[in-house]
Amino acid sequence: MNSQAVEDYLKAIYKLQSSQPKVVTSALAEHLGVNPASATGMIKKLAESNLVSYKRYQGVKLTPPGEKIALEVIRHHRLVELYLAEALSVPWDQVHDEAEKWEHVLSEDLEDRIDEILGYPTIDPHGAPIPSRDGNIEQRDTNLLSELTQGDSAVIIEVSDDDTDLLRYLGKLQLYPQTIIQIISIAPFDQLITVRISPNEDDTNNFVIGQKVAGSILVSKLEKN
Amino acid sequence: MNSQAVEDYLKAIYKLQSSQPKVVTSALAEHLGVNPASATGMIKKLAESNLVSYKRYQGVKLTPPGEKIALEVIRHHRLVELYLAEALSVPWDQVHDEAEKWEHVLSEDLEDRIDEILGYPTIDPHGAPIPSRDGNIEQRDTNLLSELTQGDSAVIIEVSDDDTDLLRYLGKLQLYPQTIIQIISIAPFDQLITVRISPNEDDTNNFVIGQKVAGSILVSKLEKN
DNA sequence: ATTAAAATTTAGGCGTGCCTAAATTTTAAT
DNA sequence: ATTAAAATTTAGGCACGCCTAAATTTTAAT
Repeated sequence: MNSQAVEDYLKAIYKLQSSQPKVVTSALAEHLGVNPASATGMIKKLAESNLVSYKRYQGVKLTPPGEKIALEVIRHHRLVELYLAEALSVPWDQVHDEAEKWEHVLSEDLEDRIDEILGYPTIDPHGAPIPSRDGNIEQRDTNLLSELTQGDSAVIIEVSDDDTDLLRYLGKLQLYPQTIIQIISIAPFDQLITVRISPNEDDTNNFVIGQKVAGSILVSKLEKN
Repeated sequence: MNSQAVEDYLKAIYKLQSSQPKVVTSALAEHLGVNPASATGMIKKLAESNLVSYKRYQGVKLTPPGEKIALEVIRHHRLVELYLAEALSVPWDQVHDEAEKWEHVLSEDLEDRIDEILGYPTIDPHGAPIPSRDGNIEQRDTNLLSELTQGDSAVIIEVSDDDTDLLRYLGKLQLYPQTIIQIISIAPFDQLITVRISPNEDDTNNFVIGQKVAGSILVSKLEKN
């Protein structure tokens, strides 16, 4: 059976794969908060079960069955996140940590029930797409907010979900998914980005964010007009 | 930290204590579906942590700290059962098994939230009392339905929650908590009990239950009038 | 009181998933 | 091409919670 550890590893590999070409042991270990040697051990086990392909020293990659399980876990996680936020009013900076525990105990029956109650949602509270039951996940054309240039307008698509402090900060700035922003200016050297939430003509509501924050926000550029 | 196994053992000991003076190893092992030798091992561990008192070959008893944890787990379990039934429409014969998993991942915050949403309930879907947050549990004066005699009227207080088939059967017979019943007759030898749901004058709706079923139903006798 | 049966505990082992320390392989700098 | 540093794997161990088989203690029957 898929233990919680196996599910956590597969989910982590999936996430790392989507932002890096190669998933190396150390990155995986760091993401999971375990020792690299422990990750090696689990990787071998996953490879034996044919959930990942693996060559010593060469990093790891999900096989189709491994990816299927990863997507199921991610579906559970994101549905639970949304349910916690909507039905139980859990603040958006806390849903991730709660969901991390609940995702492993959600039966298929209950998943269906929650899916139905939520009206078959497609994105979670942080804007991340919820995989369908058969393992499809929407691919989107996005940029990091940090990649935009002066004058660009964009809509926020997704913010990273696993840093409570960051999420509280974004909440204070009103930087939620679907929010439309405009890049007023980018300062040299430190690349500090002055942002305005649109529609808004008022200079006094501009604010400045750094590269750390801007790099945690996925946006979709809007045509200039 | 309290592992899931520790919580399950404490809960089981609590339940067995409430119906038996002494909790012996074999009963505990059977209740948990583990080998008696495994139970002995865990009992020793619990005794070391001062959660149970224990003398070799003499059975086990919860200490006050052990009972406190047991009641917390039971509170989680019963709140989750009720939440699943009310908010997610899980059939009453299935809530127990689901709650068995969820009870171990419920944070205090979420527990409070659920408690509030449910309106600070005091009984779960099977009629079992929900312990208060500080560990108080209502004591009630009940009999087994199997202890009643011909002509008695009684209200159903609680039914056992862990047998899916039994619960489905009780549901079909409409034998829910709060239901008022009357003992029409008790047949000799097999002690088959003919029951009528009150108020009801119609003989054709009487039905017969056996000792197994009658012994799984707690009732409170009503004054004759 | 003896003794056979039943209950319980001890002894030894297994799988999971983590750790540290040491060995190996890859990498990147010169 | 050599070599030092970094990444990775191997080796050995630990805690948890389960198991079976054997030994011990309690029980209940005679």
